[in-house]
Amino acid sequence: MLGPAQGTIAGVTAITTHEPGLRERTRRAVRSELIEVAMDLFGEKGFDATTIEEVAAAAGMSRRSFFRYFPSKEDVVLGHLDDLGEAVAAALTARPEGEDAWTALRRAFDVLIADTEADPARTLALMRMLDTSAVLKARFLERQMRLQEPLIPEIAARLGLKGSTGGVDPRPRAVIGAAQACIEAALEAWMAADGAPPVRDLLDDAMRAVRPGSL
Amino acid sequence: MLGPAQGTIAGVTAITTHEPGLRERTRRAVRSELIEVAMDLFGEKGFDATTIEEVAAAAGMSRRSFFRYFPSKEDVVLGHLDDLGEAVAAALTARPEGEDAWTALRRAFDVLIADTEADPARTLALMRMLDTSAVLKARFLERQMRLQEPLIPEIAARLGLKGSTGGVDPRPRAVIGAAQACIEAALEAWMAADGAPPVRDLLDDAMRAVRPGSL
DNA sequence: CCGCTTGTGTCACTGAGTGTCAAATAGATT
DNA sequence: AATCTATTTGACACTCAGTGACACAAGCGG
Repeated sequence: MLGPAQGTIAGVTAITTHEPGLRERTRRAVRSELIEVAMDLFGEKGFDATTIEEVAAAAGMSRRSFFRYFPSKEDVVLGHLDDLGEAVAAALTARPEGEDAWTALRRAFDVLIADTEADPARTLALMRMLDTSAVLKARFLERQMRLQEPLIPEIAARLGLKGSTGGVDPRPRAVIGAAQACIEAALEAWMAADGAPPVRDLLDDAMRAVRPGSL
Repeated sequence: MLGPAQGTIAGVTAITTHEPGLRERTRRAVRSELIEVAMDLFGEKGFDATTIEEVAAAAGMSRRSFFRYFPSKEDVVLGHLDDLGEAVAAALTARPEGEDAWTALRRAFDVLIADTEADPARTLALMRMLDTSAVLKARFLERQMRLQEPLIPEIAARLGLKGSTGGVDPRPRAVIGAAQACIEAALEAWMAADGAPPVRDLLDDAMRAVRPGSL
């Protein structure tokens, strides 16, 4: 695992760059395949009613192997969230220095909107799926919650709070959570309207409602 | 079950009033006992590491009977939330007509603060427990989310939105979710400070940070 | 061709949650 | 007090998620 390299050339690139390497590439391919197959089944039978056994079989592998690619059933659906979270965090730090927290968050969320608009059907399917399974929704919310943590220092700075106020200042988390609630509300409304109105507008409405006079 | 009555006098009162009735009272007693025993064990061994078998045994009943009192392990810990949710909803509707949504929510949350202050140790224990178990936290968040729904019409009215805008208007949900994020942030900070500062102040800080100039 | 790393299937196990059924039990009736 | 009846309970069996162990097959470097 931590040996100098696993292949003469591939090994070097794997260490020095972000080049996936063959190993990682096949792994990703299997994961994608698994996600595709699983989402189809979940759509047909419902998330709760579909067993991992069925998903694995449909993907041509054993139940045990499924768990070598995903730690849980929920992760097949929610795996995407972590990437999105990182993207938002990156977008946030990339915002101009003096911009206020609320505006910066709104702009950072543009990457979420872009992701949604890149494949509206997929996001719509995911949202609807969340409404059919309480456990799935629960894990979804918990994951979203965890994504708040890394944003705290950035937001604390934009709120004008000096140094590390640690976890004892509720304000950064409150602001981030509030913004996240706006996303959630916007997507919920978007889903209720079958994806008709632009998410962008719904999010603007939501964030302006929470903080009148902003944006 | 739906027969005219189960006791001459008790039956009448059971139908006409909210009097618990003996049956319901013993049921509640067993539930309380179960909660107490379970919380102790969860505190000692951790939520995830404690099996229902152990909880049931400690309460002197079979595993199967446990599930006749609680639908899941998480419900032992989170059952309290539904009552709290109803109390908040009631407090919200009891607020004066013209009061704006944000202020009304803040005031409605006073019942949560009262509940916390009634037994700080219990709330503190619960909060810490949430941080030790991802599944528990997940279910906690999901339940909290569900409590938003009944508040929507009330908040929609206070936002000055006409009639039933159905689920297509993100604003009521956004405002409620934002307020809830403030509660969450306040409690998190309160826990981080070992329950030292008054929750009331932390919540005020949080809600003012989200909506400057309010309250 | 050999050896090593890695991926896979099989088996076995724990633990949550559910259905079924027979025994116990508590309450009401006579 | 004896009995009838609705409810509660324990016991058993089952499904499904998730994990550990192990033997086997495959890919790749030497």
